[in-house]
Amino acid sequence: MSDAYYLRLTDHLRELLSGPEAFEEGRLPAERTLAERFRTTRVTLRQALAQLEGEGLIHRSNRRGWFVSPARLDYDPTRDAGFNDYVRAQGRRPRTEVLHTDTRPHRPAAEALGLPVDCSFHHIRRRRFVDDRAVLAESLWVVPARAPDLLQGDFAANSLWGELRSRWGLTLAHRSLRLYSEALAEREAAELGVAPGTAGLSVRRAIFDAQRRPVEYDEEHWLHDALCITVELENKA
Amino acid sequence: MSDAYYLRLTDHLRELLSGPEAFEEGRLPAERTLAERFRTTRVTLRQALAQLEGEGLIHRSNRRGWFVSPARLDYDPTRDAGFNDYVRAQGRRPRTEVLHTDTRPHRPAAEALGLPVDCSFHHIRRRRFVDDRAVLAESLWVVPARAPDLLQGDFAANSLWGELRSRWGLTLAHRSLRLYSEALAEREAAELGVAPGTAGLSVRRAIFDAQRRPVEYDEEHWLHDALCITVELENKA
DNA sequence: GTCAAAGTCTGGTCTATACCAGTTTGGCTT
DNA sequence: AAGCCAAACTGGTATAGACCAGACTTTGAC
Repeated sequence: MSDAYYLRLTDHLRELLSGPEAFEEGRLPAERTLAERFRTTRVTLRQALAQLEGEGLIHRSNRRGWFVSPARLDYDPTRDAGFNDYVRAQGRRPRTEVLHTDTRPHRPAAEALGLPVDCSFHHIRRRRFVDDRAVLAESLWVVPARAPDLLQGDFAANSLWGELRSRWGLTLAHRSLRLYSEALAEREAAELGVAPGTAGLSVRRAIFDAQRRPVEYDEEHWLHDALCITVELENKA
Repeated sequence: MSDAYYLRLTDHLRELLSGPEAFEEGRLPAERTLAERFRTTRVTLRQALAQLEGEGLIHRSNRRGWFVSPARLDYDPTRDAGFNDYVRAQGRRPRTEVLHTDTRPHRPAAEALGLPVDCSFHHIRRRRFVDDRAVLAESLWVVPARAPDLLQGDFAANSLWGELRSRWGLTLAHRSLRLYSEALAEREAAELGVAPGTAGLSVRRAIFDAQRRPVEYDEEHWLHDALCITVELENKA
């Protein structure tokens, strides 16, 4: 326990959250109610809430309220398991919405895959849910030569990587990952129903096949408290 | 550009930061000065600063001021390269301080390595700097049977993994990583000279040798804006 | 019964001000 | 010249209040 009032408030709320009752329905009372109950101002109370948000214990839905965060999803970005599979494997309910598809050049994808900046990609933009909470906004750019009529498929139900393997016989051999914390931009924030600037985690992947030909580039934007990256490795130098 | 004033302020400051002049010496003017210059209050100004902090563009040193953040350090936690090596390879200046060593049981280490909870480890606590900014607080727990007189070495200058290999002939074969965003606890915050609750990234590693015997468990706490995780992978299922 | 409008709830943004607590500085003492 | 101490400076915490904007609920007209 610390000296600053908002830190003691944070500790207090943390206890309530971990207690048996927690808050009904996983929803916290309104800020004004909590501020009054703890005899402080909304400003100070919000400092405590922001603290807990940073710890990943609670989150907010834009102008709707504060909610208790569920356990983080374990996610291994080095594996090809489909989102639906590993979410279900953890006893959670996955859902995917395709927001947009087109075929256009995209500079970051081209650069990451070592292609000329003006070459086109099949682009899929989608939003993914765990237990009805939107936790991930992502874009995929696939090299058309590798998967010509990709955009006719059903990207929501099927694993994209499963499709690439079964329909075009692609083996995903080499991949390059970049991963860092970010503040969600307006677009991603809107898609995930959170305030712009909310803390997020960005995962970018460039994938090549067994002949080292570029296959795909993708960019994921996760809510920071929604996941725990796990990786299992054998025998690497 | 957005509607809220603090967001326009954020955009404005972001431009200044990316501009040719930036701020002299990488230090921002005092909050009171900036608030006056932009004709607003410290509260609103701090909202804008917090936004930029979340983006990793600026950071603060506890009660000293705001500073322009340097480029993120590329870091591959799946490789055994020593901190000193890869920091220097990126043209930066590494430094390490050993804060504490002892030999004690540690439950999380025992659990991660699959050992009885009461078994002891050689424990090293240290703090690491990039260009004189403390960016990482870490603890290592090494199984004594693997490296009996470990604590006599010089952990600051040498790579721990190099030591394990050269002095005890260990091959680090299997490793298990967990990685997630966190709010820095009081201890880590104090060691890194930031306010408690500052956004961080936690990396935990359990490492086993070729015979699958447990070797080491470690826990790293990074400032969130100090690093970019990069991983290169070949041929994984 | 449907649906749209009005009202009420929520968090989001903002002003103005005050005092606290470490850090740094600079001048004074020795 | 070295060391110490006080003042000045920094961000950190807190109060009290106001209004805005989107989400939700209720009501009432059709």
